[in-house]
Amino acid sequence: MEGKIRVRFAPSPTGPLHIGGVRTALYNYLFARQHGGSMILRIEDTDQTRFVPGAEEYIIEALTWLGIEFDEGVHVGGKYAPYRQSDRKPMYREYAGQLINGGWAYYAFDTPEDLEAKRKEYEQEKKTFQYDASTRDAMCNSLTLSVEEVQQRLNDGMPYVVRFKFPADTEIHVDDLIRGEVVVNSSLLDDKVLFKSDGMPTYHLANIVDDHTMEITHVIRGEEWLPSAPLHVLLYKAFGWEDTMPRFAHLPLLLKPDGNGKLSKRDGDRLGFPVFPLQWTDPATKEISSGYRENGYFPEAVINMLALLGWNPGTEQELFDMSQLIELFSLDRISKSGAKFDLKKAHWFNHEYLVAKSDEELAELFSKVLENKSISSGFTYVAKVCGLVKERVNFVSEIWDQASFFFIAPESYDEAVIKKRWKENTPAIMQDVKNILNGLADFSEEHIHDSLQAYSEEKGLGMGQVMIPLRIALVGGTFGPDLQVIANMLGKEEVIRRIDRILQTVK
RNA sequence: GGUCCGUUCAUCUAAGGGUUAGGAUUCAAGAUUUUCAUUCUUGCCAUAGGGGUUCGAAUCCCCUACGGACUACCA
Repeated sequence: MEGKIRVRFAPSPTGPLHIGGVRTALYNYLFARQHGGSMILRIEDTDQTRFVPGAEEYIIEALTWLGIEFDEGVHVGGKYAPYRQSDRKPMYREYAGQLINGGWAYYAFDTPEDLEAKRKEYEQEKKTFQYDASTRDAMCNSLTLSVEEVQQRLNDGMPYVVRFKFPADTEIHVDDLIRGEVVVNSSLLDDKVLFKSDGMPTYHLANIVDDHTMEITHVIRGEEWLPSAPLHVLLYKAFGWEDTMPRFAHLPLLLKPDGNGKLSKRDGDRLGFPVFPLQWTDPATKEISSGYRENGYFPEAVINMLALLGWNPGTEQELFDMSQLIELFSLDRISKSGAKFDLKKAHWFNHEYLVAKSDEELAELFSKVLENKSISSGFTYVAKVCGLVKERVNFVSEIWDQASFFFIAPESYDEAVIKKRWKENTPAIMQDVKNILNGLADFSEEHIHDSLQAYSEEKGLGMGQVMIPLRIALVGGTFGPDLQVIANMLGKEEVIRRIDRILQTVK
């Protein structure tokens, strides 16, 4: 590929970064890294009314957590600074003027009320009003007003916007790396506002100007931008920047798991999975939205899952770390259709990453769970417990559900199991078991097993009649790892205590 | 309503004219586990519909249906 690849991730700080946005960032990152290019974070905050405090910090923190790094951006600087559009404000007016001078744009003085009235008027006739070549002559703008009138209004400081003057009836070709060539007729497009009356550019102007001045080579963004891509292409032409126009790649959308439609903020907590990387508290309403991180997902699992939602390497491999993704990623293997989020598969991914961690790593994480429960235990012991139960959980927090009996005696016994397994002769058997275990000098797994086996053979009992009640006594139910291992780890004293307890509790 | 994009198992997807349409997740069954889980094996399940083109179509073309995005002085 010619020249150095430069891509950007350009979110708006209007709230927490949505998981679809994270995927867009990831694909940009993978593409940049693979080509030895640069990854840029640009903040598109041209809409002052939608600015949400903390959103920018949130975006940075979330991407950092996931291991998506930037070479340039608001938080790391760079030679194309500033990277926040509000900080670039002065330059846009000049570019808008350039378009007006070139006959590609014009001043429009219509007030929001004027436009609203126009829309209503059209609606009554079952038509849709569109500010374009067919209607602009009937509106209040620098194409209908005399040069003097326009100058007068500008001198008087009357509010105005700058609109793009879409040429009538020409075909605009957008060459998309994922979708191929998309052709749209210009008469279908409206004269988009490029520069707002508050002195700020709209997305369209700022985006093109910034991508050009920052020498962006590839624009990888969501499919929701496809309809406005023709405008962007024409804007490059209007500025005379066709030669350096970036290549476009419009990503398929992430859909709701149930029904249809774009994944939205509300879906997450409704369906029991996060739509945000990190937990977010809305500064205005104090409403809390859950995040992957807080829900116990590993960042590498989230990355892996997201990478495969809309892309695959064409092989049957499904587990990838970031460096493998960088190596294998390619835009032409991105699918065209939207992907639904699959909660079960997300769990599976996390499970795979959890199992792959060492017992010590898990112990490190699980220790925090224990701390919250005010339980202290030796690190080696905790690590051993983690190793024993990790195959059966998806999240670190679930280790507790599977292993609490390693730390505290069962507070109650599974009623259904008791009913089914606690027979009339069980108390007598348990009494014997207690005596046998109590008499063991060597409380190793082998000795525990051998002595109990010898006992059951001598009494002509099935092992189940001995082991299951013992398990209930130690664990509280019929689940958990190998019983000899549990008994050995608990130690003789604790085992005896738990047998006594169940003998007293269950009759 | 209009424009654009899309459509392979329930879900993520593979198969770039020739395969019994493959894998993964889920679900189900069996084996193993004296418990539960794991693990292993097996099974269920798909080319939206209709027309073409072709010896041959999931793949190319057209129509229909369905879904989505966009249609703001929001991004």
